[in-house]
This record gives sequence, C-alpha cells and structure tokens, in this order.
Amino acid sequence: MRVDAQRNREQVLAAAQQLFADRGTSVPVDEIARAAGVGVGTVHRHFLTKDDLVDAALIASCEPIFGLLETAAADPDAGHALEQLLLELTEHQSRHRGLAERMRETDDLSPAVVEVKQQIAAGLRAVVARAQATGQVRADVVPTDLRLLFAGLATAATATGQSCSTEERLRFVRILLDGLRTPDPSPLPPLPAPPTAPAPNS
Amino acid sequence: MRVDAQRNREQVLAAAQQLFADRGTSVPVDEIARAAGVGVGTVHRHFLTKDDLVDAALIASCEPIFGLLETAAADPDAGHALEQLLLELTEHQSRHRGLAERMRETDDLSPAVVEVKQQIAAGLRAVVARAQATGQVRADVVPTDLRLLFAGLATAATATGQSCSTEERLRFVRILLDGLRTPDPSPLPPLPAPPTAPAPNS
DNA sequence: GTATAAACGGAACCGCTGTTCCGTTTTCAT
DNA sequence: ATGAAAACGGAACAGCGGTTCCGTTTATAC
Repeated sequence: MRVDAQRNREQVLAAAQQLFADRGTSVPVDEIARAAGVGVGTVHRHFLTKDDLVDAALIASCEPIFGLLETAAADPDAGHALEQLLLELTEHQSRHRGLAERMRETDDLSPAVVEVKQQIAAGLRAVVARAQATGQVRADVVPTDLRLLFAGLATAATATGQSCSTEERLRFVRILLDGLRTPDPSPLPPLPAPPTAPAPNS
Repeated sequence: MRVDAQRNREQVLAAAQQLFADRGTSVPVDEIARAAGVGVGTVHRHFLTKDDLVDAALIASCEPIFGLLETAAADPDAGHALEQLLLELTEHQSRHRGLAERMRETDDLSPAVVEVKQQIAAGLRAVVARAQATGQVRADVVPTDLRLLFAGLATAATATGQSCSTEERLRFVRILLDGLRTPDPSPLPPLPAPPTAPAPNS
C-alpha cells in the first residue's frame, strides 16, 4: 500500500474517532473528511460505507477497554476489581459518546462489533464470577443480567449529556454496585427458559 | 372548530402515539398521516412542525404515569410504593419506546416536555423521600441522583430492544432497588456545589 | 339549497447526507 | 527522468424526510 494512502487512512480513522466520541455517530461524512484534511472520495475508498467507518472507529475506541479488563483480572481482590472496572468503563464511555450509543443496542450490529462486545462481556463476566465466588457479589446474579447492567452504565455515561457531572455518574455506579453486593437481596424473578437461541452474550 | 377537524386531530395524535411507542420518534410524518387516514398537509395544519407532534404525542403518553404516581402516594408502605412505582414506570416505558428515548435526554427539550418531566420527577422524589423517612431507602441518596436512576430505568425499558424479556428488565430494576435500600451502603462521592443554576429537577 | 369559509390531500419543493464518478495529482518502480 | 498505476478531491447524483402550497372537497350558517 502506498505510503500516502496509509497515512490518509489513519488520519480519517483518527478524525472519525474524535468526532464520534464528541458528538455521536451522526456527524456527516463530509465533516470527518474535512477534519482529516481529505476529500469525501478518499474516505469512501478506505471505508466502503459510512457504517464501515463507524464500526472501525468504535472498535478502535474499544482498545483501552481490554487494558482495563486485564488489570481487573490481575487484581487479587475480586470485589475491588469489579468496582474499579465498572467505574472505569463508565468513565471511558462518558468520553466516547458514539461508543456508548452502540453499546446500548443489540440489533443490527456488524459481526465485528458483536465480536468485540462479546469479548468485553466475557471479561466482565469473569470478574463478576470471581467476585461471586468470594461472596462479594450476590449469588443470584447471572451473566444475562450483565447485559442490562452494561446498558445502564452506558446511559449513566452519556444519557444526560453535558449537564451531568462526573460525580453524579460515580454516585449512580456506586448505587448499582451496592445493588450487586447487597447481603440480603430481594428475590429476583426467575428467567424464562431461553426460547430457542441459547442467549449467547451479556 | 369544525367537527371533522377535531376528529382528524385526534386520529393523527392517536396514530402518532402508537407509532412512536412501537418504533421511536423517527417514523416519518408521511407514515403517521397514512396510519391516521389523512394527508400530510392535514398533519401539519394541526401540528405546525414534526417536533410539535412528537411533543404532543409523548405528553399524551405520559398521562397514565400520573395515575401511577397517585397510587404510590396513597400507598401506606413507602418502600412498597417505591418498588411498585419503579417497576411500573419501567414497564410503561418499555411499551413506549419514543417516550423512553426522550426521558433519557435533558437537552433541547421543549418547555412543555420539561414541565411534564418535572412533575413526574417531583412525584418520584416525594415517594423516595417518604421511603427515606421510614429507613427503607438509604439516607445518602439525594434528588439529583434520581435523574440518572430514571435514565437508567428508561434504558432498561428499551435499550436492548425485542431481545430483552420482561423478566430480565424486572431483575435489573430489583438490583437497582437493592442498591437503593442496602443497609451498609458504600459511601457516595460528594456532589460538587451546583455551579450557578440550582439543579432544578431530577 | 346555496354561499362561504374552513379543512383537506398530496404533489412539488427543499435541504441534508451518503455515495459515485471522473479528471487530476502523487507515488514509485524502472 | 518517466510512465503506469494508484490515490486523490470534490462536484454531481440520489434518496429520504420535513414543509409548503394550492386546487378541491366538506361542513356549516343562512
């Protein structure tokens, strides 16, 4: 690949990440092209369709999350690991609006995004399982519950836009965490038997 | 006002409520007109702009919520009232996708919508305060926290689309509730002093 | 029954955004 | 240095959705 093509591709991806993070995935392609210092044609040669660009940018923005997951996995205190992980995930998503938007959805996702989501879900699941083993998280929480929990975090991260301070977000996460670790939990309604598909991810 | 005009207005509003509830506020005006059995021109005579129609439809869909708030206020057991209220709010929003979308946002809302949101917030606040007085909800939760809590509920109600069963939603709400009523809560980070505006609602 | 004003329908319009296309420019192997 | 192939820019195109406009229809007062 020609060196200028390589450079342009990177600039487009970087501009897209920045703009999607700040303003969500609805920013027009033209604007991304301008920010990257290229023409719209160039954007479309590297990313066939806007969806492709969105996928690539969001997946790239997930990169740091894997670091967080590793740190959590290495923490000897499972409860502390979970707490830190949820706080940091929320913080990360609050800085990546477009990412948080997609994390809330489960439909119409490209295979690549599903793949990344499942990896993150698996990492989170492992931390929760460890915390359950040590009694730091109530036993009746199942992996499926984590999906909504994650979506709720994404909301906390972005939902109320600029008018929501970091402190407010942290308070919400702590309340959620307390719900997870409460010693005398209220009974959770039983899950229905998974209809046909075996409820793959969280 | 002519009788047919009155009837058409109601049909448009009903169709809009139905479609917004099912598929969010992004359904085209043309489609609403067709569902109502009128032309697009008629829609725009009754509702100057699409935003007006959205506001009117969503506010109309909030009507049942006030009933829920009254029931909660009348319940002698404050804890039970809160629990029921949150469950029913979530259930209601899960059946009104467009409504839940707006409930997550705080920016760019019309005065009328802000008004309704504040009324609902006030009702919820009262129930929480009562449950705090009886010790059924931790004391360190403040009205401001309810805003994110409400947004989180809205997410639980819709976020994961059809692939999320009622039971899963209820489990999430229960976990949140447990976080609110945990007897040994983790300390919540202090809120920053409200910058200038006195944080009007939740 | 008729006149008048109000309401109606839907084609046409407009702006916005993703995508395509092609003449021009840039890279790089020779 | 030079030519072919690759990449580029941005104007033009296409589709979608909100809004407008006007000829036609319908309700209502007299």
